[in-house]
Amino acid sequence: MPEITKSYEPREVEQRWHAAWQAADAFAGRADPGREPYSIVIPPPNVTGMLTMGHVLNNTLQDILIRRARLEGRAALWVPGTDHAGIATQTVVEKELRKHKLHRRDLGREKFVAKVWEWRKEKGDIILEQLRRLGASCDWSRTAFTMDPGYSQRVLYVFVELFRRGHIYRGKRMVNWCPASLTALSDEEVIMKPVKGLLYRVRYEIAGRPGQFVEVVTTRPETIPGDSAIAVHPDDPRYAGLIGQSVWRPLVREQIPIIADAAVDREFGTGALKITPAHDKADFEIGQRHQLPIRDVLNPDGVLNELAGPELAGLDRFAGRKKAAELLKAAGALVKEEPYENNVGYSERADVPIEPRLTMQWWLRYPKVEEAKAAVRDGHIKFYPERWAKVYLHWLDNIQDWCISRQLWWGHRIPVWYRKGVDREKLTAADLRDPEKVHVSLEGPGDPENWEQEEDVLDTWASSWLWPFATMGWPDPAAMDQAGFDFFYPTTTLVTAPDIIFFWVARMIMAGLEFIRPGEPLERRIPFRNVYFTGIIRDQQGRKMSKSLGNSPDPLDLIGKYGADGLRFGIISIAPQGQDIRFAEERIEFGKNFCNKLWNACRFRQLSGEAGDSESLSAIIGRLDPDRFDADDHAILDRLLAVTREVDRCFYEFEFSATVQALYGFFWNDFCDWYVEVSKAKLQVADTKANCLAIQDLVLRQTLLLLHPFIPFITEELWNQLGFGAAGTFLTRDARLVDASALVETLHSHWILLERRQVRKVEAFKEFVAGIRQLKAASGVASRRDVEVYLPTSDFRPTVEFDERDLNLYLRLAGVARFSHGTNPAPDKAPAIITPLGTAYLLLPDSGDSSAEVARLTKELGKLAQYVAATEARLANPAFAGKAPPQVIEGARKQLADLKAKKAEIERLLSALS
RNA sequence: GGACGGCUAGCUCAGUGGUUAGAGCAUCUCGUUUACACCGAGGAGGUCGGGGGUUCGAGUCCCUCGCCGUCCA
Repeated sequence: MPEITKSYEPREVEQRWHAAWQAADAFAGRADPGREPYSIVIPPPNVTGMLTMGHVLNNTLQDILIRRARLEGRAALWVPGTDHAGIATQTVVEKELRKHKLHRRDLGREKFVAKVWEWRKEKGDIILEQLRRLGASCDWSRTAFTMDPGYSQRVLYVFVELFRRGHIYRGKRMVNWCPASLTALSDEEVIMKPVKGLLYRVRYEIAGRPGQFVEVVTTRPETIPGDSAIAVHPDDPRYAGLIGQSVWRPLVREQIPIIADAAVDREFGTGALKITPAHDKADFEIGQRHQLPIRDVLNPDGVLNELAGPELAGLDRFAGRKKAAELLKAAGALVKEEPYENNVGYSERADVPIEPRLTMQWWLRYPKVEEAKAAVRDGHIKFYPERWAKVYLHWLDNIQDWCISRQLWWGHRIPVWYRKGVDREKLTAADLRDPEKVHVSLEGPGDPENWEQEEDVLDTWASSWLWPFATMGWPDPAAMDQAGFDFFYPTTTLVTAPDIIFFWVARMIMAGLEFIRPGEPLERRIPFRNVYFTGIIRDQQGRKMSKSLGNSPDPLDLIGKYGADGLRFGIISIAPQGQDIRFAEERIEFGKNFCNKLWNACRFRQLSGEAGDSESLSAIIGRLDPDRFDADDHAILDRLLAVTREVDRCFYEFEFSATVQALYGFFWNDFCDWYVEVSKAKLQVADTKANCLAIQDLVLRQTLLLLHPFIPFITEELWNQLGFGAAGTFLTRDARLVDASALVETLHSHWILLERRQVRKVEAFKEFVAGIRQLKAASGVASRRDVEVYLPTSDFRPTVEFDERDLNLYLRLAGVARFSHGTNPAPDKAPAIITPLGTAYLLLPDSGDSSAEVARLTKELGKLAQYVAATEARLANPAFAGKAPPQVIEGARKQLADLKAKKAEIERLLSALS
């Protein structure tokens, strides 16, 4: 076996194991009726995406779950893939075309889509490659893509089915229009942002009453040519006499009516509202109620058209706003303008203000809304943290129909054909169902020459909402069988960020309930049982990490610097359940340092002696010698069991950062700082060496098993270096985790029974060692300098019985060269400390000046006096004695006795010094 | 405006009604004895956002206010 190197070098180890795992097909998810299934589908990243810190967190968590499931012997499946990201991908390719002074229209639809496919083949897998570097143990043979032919068929099938079931309709309605991407967006794709602008106060002259005006306020004077009315509240006394009159619209001068509508907010502005039905959702609704004409003054790209009048036509909407204000001013209609901040909807992708716009779109009435609520409300699907359930339910309570059509070329083209010659603008709801006029099917019409296909494509989310089952062959029985659908569905856990709870999580639940296993109980139809919502990774200033801010470190740089395991361990350590994470690179360094510590502890084991038979747990336990067990052996195994149980609990409760903390504390403090240090003496003695090495092997083996899901590469390497697996096997694929009760049982069967008494004894020894170290530091003695310590029998009653022979193990840890124990009194003025073994004195050649010692003891005495007083007061309170549980009272009594004894001892030491 | 989350050491964060509130990083002191300086030992550092309440006992439960953030309108 090669010797383990002095420090951990992740790069080579990661590459080697990554290749070995791939070659061994170690991540394959296979249905196996003899095992419990555990399945996860990846939240598909965009094909345009590059790995972000958010991906690192999210996918590390999934990998942790799936690797743990494998170690627990479950049939684990993690399905990877990407989505086609309609707008984002189309935009990327359009940008490339623009470099050659081309527009997609120059190519035509077919050639443009071919170009996108080219781009996708070249760049679309980068992010999956990056996930592999992170160690993601997906079943890569199942990699899915929402535009794959098979997946596309499923998306279109769902459209046809939902149309057939009456959930889909076509209609001219107000949509969120993106003037940059020239497509409709769903409500969820619009982000409200506060924008600083101006509030214009404009007066409209009342028709037939020259010199009299109605004033309105608006942020968008360029839409005035689109005004169809002025609306006031029917109960507003200010305008009571004006309802039914007309005013002159100041731009594109025309008379428009003053109408009354209860939707008007009397408090806002002047209480009179200009109504522009073509350019505002609320105005549109008011316009519908009053049969107002719709004057659309904007072109799709946000440029004002001829209806806006000759001065404004041809101007962009923002330039038009300035110009409109100037025109109003010149006409004397602008009363004033003042700075104003209001919320404006922005296109999530293009980051430009959206325009409410009346267009023909395809809409989906969501299916299974009530059942989707019940699934979460009744706990069939559990959210972690639970509070997201409220957000989810609130959205479902106020759900709006989903605009599923997009005016793009990259995506699933809607499988609807219109008979040639039919006026699409005039199709009624009944026409849509008339097979003579409209054809809806997967295959298309039999006589395509007589039909024209709908140009729009589906929203990308209308393909990814099918992800948990469309990636597993549904609805094709043969493909489902091959994918193991029956075995793996519903998936076990979904890990995702809360910002797509509506976009994706809620929609997947409704899709699953609508399409999967109709007629069966809800818990068989839901797409997943648990949803774990991660936090959002922020920068040092608390801002969301984003490409535009450039405040996100490149995870691949971090992997280069700290290793994939270091990055994983570090990021998980700062990611408590459901809390946002403030990224700090030092935490990644923390992860790397832990890996190095683990590496070196294993190196120490390897250098300490020949490897015994370690290929199985029972082989190692068989090497333990119960007759050679000392207190430290009991204590470290006790702690090993405790941390095994704690990790168990953490997985059950999805508390991953707590897991990392528990494992860190156990390994670094209990094992390395204490057990390995006491081992150094035991390993010198032939009598105790073999048992000590076996204990180390047992601890290391179990620790590697517990750590593997978090830091897969280094644990696999060390597992093999230390011979914990049979030749040709992998920790990743073949090892099985041993839980605490099985561990206890195996120990029992080898006559090993852990004793609490021994554990307490080690606690006392730890305190003793810490006390001596502290005493040395306080006395100005170098920490490594060997000193002499004297422990008189008579002085202070020890709380622990000890064997002087035991003590020799620990003196090395405290830097004590000579130790004596006897009935003689201690020399005057020797610095002393109270330990559970008794009062220990430091024998120094010169102990002339004792002022520092007096100060230290006095400070200690002051603290003790405070605690004594506090505890006495507590015990003296009759309410405490009457109501507190007996064990708490007993504890306080014992504590008081200990404190008092200690206080008396310090007083004695102080009086000896003076 | 509504809902939710956060406010604990200089920084990033743990903390499950019960002794004297913890960790990592940073800082100061000491240290290279054959795992590890990516390390070891020790120290300093806290009115747990403010106020009120419940309780024998509150960082923890309740009310209220403040600030920061997110989502919804």
